[in-house]
Amino acid sequence: MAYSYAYPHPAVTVDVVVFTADEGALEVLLIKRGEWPHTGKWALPGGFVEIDESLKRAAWRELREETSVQAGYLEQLGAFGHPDRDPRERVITVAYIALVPFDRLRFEAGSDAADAKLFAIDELPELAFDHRKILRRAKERLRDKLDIADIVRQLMPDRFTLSELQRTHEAISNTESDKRNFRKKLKTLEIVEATGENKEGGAHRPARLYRAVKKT
Amino acid sequence: MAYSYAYPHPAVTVDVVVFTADEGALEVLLIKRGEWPHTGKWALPGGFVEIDESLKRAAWRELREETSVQAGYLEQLGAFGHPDRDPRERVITVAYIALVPFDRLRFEAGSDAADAKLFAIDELPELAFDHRKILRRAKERLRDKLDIADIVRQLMPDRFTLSELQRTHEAISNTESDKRNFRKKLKTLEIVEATGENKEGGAHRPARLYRAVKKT
DNA sequence: GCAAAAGTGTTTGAGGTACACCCATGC
DNA sequence: GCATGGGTGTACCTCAAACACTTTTGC
Repeated sequence: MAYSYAYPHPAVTVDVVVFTADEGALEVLLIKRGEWPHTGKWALPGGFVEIDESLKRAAWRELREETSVQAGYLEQLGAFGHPDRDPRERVITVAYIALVPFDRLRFEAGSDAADAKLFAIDELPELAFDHRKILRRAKERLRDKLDIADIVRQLMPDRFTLSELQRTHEAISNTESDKRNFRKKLKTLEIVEATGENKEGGAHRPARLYRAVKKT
Repeated sequence: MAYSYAYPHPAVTVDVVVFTADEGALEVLLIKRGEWPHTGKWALPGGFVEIDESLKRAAWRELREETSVQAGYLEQLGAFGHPDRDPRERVITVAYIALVPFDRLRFEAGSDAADAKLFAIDELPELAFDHRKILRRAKERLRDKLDIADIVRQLMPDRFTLSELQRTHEAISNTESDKRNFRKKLKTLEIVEATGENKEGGAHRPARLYRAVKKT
C-alpha cells in the first residue's frame, strides 16, 4: 500500500465504445471478462488511467491495446460515476466513443480478456458494470451528433455501396429514408465519388462501389 | 494519511458552469479564489466529490452551496483531466452546466471563496486552472444543444420581453436573426404567452411581458 | 420633435418528402 | 423466368430568409 492520501480517492478508468460498420450493420466491440467481477460477461474495452497520463491518451492506449488501431475518430462521451457501479472500490469511468472503419479493425484478445468480439448494436449480450447504460448513451450521442458526412469520413470502409451507407445511416439515426431522396441528398453533399468498380456476389444486379472524396 | 491504495489514485472534483440571462445578456457565475493555487483569480464553483456520492449529486451540492438554487437544469458537460491542470496533485474534474433563471439566483460567497460574481460571457476575467477551456466548451455545448424552447423553459425569468428572449437566443447561438422571423417562429412553437403586463422604464415604447407556457 | 426600442406581413427560394418502375445478376 | 437488391426523376409542401414602416414612450 504505497500511495496514501488524507481523503479517500476514487479510482478512474477509461472505457471505449468502439463502433464499426460491417456491410451496413452497426457493431460494437466487446471483451469477455476473464476476472472477477462480472466474470464471463461482456464489457467495453477499458482500463485504469495512469497517474501522469491524460484521459484522451489513456483512451487511445486502450483502443490500441485492444484493436491495434492507431488513428481515427475518438471523442469523449462523458463520465459515469455512480458510487456502487464497481464492487471492488469507488471507480469513476470516463467513456469515449471511437469510430473505426471495418477494414481497419484488427482485434485480438488482450491479456486480461478471454475473448473479443463484435456485436450488432441491437443484439447485445449481458453486459458487465453499467456498460449497457454507457452504450445506450453512446448510441444517443451518435444519433444526435453524427451526420452523413461524418459517417462517410469516419465509419465507412475504403470502398462501399450506397445501400451500405444508407443502412449504416439508418441504423445510427434510427429512421428510415427513401432510397432516391437519400441519393439526391448525397449528390448535393459531394462527399462520395464512384470508383468504377462494382461489388459482385449477390443474386442480383452488382452495386457500384464508392469512396469518400478527399477533403480539399 | 488514512487512505492507502496499491496504485496512485487521482482526486476527482466537480465544477459547475452556472449560466443565467439578465435582461437578455448571457452571464456566468464565478468565484474569486482565496487560497493557493491561483489565489485571486476567478474560478468556476466546484469541489471534491465525496467517496460515496454520485457525480450528479456532487454537482447539485456544489450548486446549492454557492447559489442556494434547489432545482432546475443540470447537465454533465464532460471530464477534464490533463495531468498538470492542478499543481497540488492529479485532479480530474467533471464539469456540469447549470441553467438558472436570473430571478431565482441567490448567491453568496462560500467559505473558501472571497467573492462570487456574475460575468458577461464575453467579458471574462483571468480564470484559474483550465476553467477557460471548460467555459469555451460549455458555450459550444449550449450553442449546439439548446433551442429556443429550452431557453424559454430553463433560462428565462418568470416574466420577460420578446426582445430579451431574442437577445438571449442570439448570445447563445452566436447568430443574429430578424425580429419578425424570430417572432413568427415563436408563434408556431406555442411556448410563450402574453401576460397583459408591460415592462415600462425605457425612453421608448413599453414592451409586453411574456411568460413560458406551462407544458401540458 | 426626436431619439430609442417595440411591434407587425408578405414574398421568395431551398430543401425535404412522397411516390413507381426498370435493370442486372444468380439460380 | 423469377427472386433479389440496384438504380433513377418529378411534383409538392414546408420552412427559413430577406425585407421597411408605424407606434409608443422619455426627454
